[in-house]
Amino acid sequence: MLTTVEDATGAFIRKFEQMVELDAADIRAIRALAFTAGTIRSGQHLVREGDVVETCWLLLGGYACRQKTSRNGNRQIVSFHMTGDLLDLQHLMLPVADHSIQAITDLSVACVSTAALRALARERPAIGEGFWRDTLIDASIYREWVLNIGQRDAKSRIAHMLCEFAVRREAAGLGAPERFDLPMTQQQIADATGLTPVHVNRMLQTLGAEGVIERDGRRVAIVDWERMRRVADFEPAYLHLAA
Amino acid sequence: MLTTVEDATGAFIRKFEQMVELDAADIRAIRALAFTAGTIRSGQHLVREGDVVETCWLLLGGYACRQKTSRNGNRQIVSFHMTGDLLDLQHLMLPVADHSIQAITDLSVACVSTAALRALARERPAIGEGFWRDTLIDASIYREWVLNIGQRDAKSRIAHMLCEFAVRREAAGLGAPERFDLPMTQQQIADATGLTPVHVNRMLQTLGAEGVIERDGRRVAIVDWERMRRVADFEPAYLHLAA
DNA sequence: CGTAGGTTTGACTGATCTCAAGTTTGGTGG
DNA sequence: CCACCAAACTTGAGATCAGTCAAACCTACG
Repeated sequence: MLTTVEDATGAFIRKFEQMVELDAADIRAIRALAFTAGTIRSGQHLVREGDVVETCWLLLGGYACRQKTSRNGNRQIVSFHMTGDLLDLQHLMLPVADHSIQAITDLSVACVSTAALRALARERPAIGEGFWRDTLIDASIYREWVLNIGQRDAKSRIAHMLCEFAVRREAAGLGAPERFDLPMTQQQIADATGLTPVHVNRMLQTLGAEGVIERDGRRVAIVDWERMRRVADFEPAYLHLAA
Repeated sequence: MLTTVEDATGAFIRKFEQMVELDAADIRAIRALAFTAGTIRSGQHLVREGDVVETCWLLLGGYACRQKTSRNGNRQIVSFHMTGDLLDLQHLMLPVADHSIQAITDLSVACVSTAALRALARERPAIGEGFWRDTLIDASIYREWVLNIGQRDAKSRIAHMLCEFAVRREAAGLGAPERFDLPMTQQQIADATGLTPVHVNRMLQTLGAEGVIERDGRRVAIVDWERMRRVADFEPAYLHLAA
């Protein structure tokens, strides 16, 4: 896993070069950022609902999720995050967190003050636009999740979540989408799809029995991508991956 | 209903003054925008999924919704919009629409090119930050909807939607939150909450029978706001209304 | 090995959906 | 002003997908 400040700077630059045109001055400004590298244990919270957030986490390795809790204690995971994701850009403009961020595996992270990023966004408009664009893609993904949870049945919902995970994983440079290790438990899949873990388990078995996926522990192989896409009703346009 | 370009400019300035500090130059730049005023009939689409969007709609009167459609034709409404809302800010950075926008009542609107707003955001950083902040609040609302649809039962879901509508309506200066006319049909409430219209109808009756709301046609009165808030599990922090 | 967390299974329950038939409402043209 | 029509709302009965509860089985790790 990456753990140094140089790694953080490099990851940051790579991410935003895919999204907007950076000139030499932009890159110099990013290199000047004061990152602090560190690690976080699985299960720990990076942000808690209600916190006033003054630092921004860059994920260098591992998986995290955003979640909200209803009064009666039910947890809803609203997104998963992976290597390269900037977790707190919205807190540059909305300092009070309306959700928590939790590590679902051990994490390698870098940390930088929101004030520094806010200043960077003002001074280097290309970077500011990159930040905005990044949060707009998050919003597009939330819209798709609303559709997924609101309209699709349990099997499609889970299949859709797996497709999204596979495609984003690939886009983040973490390997081919046909075969991968799931970092999340079935309980977490349930919390992300609005189902119970028992039902997630049964639906995963169904997807296996139908020959769409193969499973071995947490390892998942999408055997028939075209059929998987149909079962999931998955159209990746909402991820806005093509710049 | 407001219908002139001056109205549009005024509405725009009022909205962003609540959100960020605008100086005289900012306000001059907004006044220089080339708005076109117009009206839209209920049911018409302002944007369709897949469109390349080059104009931005400002809602001066009436109600609209954002929606996405699953392969089998099910519609999910992902947000409602009302007077003062800027409907297409995300298209400044993501030109291809990943969702549709439809009028749910007759609308009075103003229209301005996304290129002009993009230039404005670059030249006047305070306005750019206002745009960003606005879209971040949208994203926060989507997160709450994911929680609402994923974790709450039918009665709470509908109650939550009504609370949000009431509070946003008040914040938009459209009147007190205790009594209002719903612009949407029960079918549209169903599409927004991931329920069937039949079940929405029954739950509205239940809320009425329990004495939490009173209904007369589309007119709704929240009789007991405290109890309503509890039933809905409604915590307005996610609306980020306090600047 | 022992233990805790994660996964799997079975039997039963229930919230929400489906289908189908009224009933009411609001707008329109005569 | 009334009659008509379409859309919206309401009601009932029966079906089903997903939830609940409880137990057993893995498996990774100390």
